[in-house]
Amino acid sequence: MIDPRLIRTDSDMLRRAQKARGESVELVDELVAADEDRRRAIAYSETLRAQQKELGREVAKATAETRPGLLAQAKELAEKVKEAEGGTAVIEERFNELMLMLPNPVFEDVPQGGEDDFTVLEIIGAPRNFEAEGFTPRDHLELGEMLGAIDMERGAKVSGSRFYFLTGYGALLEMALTQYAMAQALEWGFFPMIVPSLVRPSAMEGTGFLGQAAQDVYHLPADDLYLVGTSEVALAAYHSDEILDGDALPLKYVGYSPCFRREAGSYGKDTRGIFRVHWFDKVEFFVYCRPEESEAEHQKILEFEKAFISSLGIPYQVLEVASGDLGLSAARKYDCYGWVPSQQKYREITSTSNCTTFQSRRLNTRARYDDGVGPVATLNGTLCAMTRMIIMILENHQNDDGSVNIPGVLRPYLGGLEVFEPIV
RNA sequence: GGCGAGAUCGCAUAGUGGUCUAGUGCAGCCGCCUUGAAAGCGGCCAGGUGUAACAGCCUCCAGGGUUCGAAUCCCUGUCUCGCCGCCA
Repeated sequence: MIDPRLIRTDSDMLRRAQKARGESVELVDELVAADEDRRRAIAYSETLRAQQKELGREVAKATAETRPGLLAQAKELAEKVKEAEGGTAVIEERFNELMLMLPNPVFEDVPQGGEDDFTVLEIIGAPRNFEAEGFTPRDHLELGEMLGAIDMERGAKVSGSRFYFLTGYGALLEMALTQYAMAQALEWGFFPMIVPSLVRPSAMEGTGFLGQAAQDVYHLPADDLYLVGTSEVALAAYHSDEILDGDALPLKYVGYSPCFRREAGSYGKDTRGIFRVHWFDKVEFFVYCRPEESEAEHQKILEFEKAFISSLGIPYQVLEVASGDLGLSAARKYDCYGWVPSQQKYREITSTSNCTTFQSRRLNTRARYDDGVGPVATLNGTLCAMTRMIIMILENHQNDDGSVNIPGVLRPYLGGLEVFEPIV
């Protein structure tokens, strides 16, 4: 949710932001009208309520003679109050519904356009020239099968399409990545958390995942719980309904959890291997900070992501995502796309969003500053999405015989092992 | 899963239909006093909405209900605690 005051004070900015996303401008017009209705209704209800309170005091003090008359009056007024408040409730609900639909206004300097209109900010590392090395690179699934690291067939047998088992080296690699990622984050000053992956509707709503992304979310109707698609949900809701200490900001968390995605509407897309799956594990950054510091914090998260990817020897690009491709909650988003030799393409491995005060308003998280209680900004960013990183490592560090060299930084977490050797 | 008890402005508590505009203690903040500190004394000390600033209004876990009027009575939900059952 954005600051409701903006509806009155800066509706033009909101209209521009809606246009930038390619979303309806009418929503803003509706909101402006709904806000006026709401304010009028509230003022009327308040007046009546004040009258009722006053009359109540008189009833309490009344004598036996004056009491019946006052009671009759009070009864009549109570009717009116009830009616007015009923009306106000309906109007307010309408306003809130509209507010929840309104996305976070995009920063004005975000590149305009849709999915393909991103800006490439940087290209880091160079893809290997396999041709010069004299062999055609295998894709991650073929390598994974040779190494006995990935078992898709049994994943499908047990859980269905887009499920997998990580076996042997695969399981070890994920655990090594997890430990390495956590160790790095700790060194960078983040506070480690293992978070629930089942959450209440309010957590899902507050982080903005029940809007346009709702069809991608698993829901357990018997318990009215949602399976999170990212630990961001739990980390954002962690401080819901709290007033944080402004001096303690920024709060920097790194969370670990499984992530679940229905991937509805992506049938036939990335069906091979573990690139797009219904479940994976992820280490995620989450930062609470002062709104005016959010842009600087966003840059820091991006730098940490880059350092992590670089340390694993993956060639990659840094993109700024265009306005039309931002999620409901993001005002700006940077993605890192790693090189996939078998596809001869860069594919997404990390993503970091500045949600400014969008999530914190919905989740009622604020901070106490020197000049009073005020809003906080939230930011999130991928440190290591396991399946994606496993793909990057297998494909980029493969050898002609199907073996895979283990990046130096991971070796301490694999008992010093330097190469995964094929088992078949 | 069963039974019972509870949820009040940082913490601890009072409050069982109108005087609650929610009291008190502790902690915290400001001032006086003091060489300094403690003690003592005086003041401040929840959030929201709203306003130029006041005022007003809302919030006693949440949502409904009863009533002219609810922190207080009733219903539902959530969470916490205790006991029993089950369990990694």
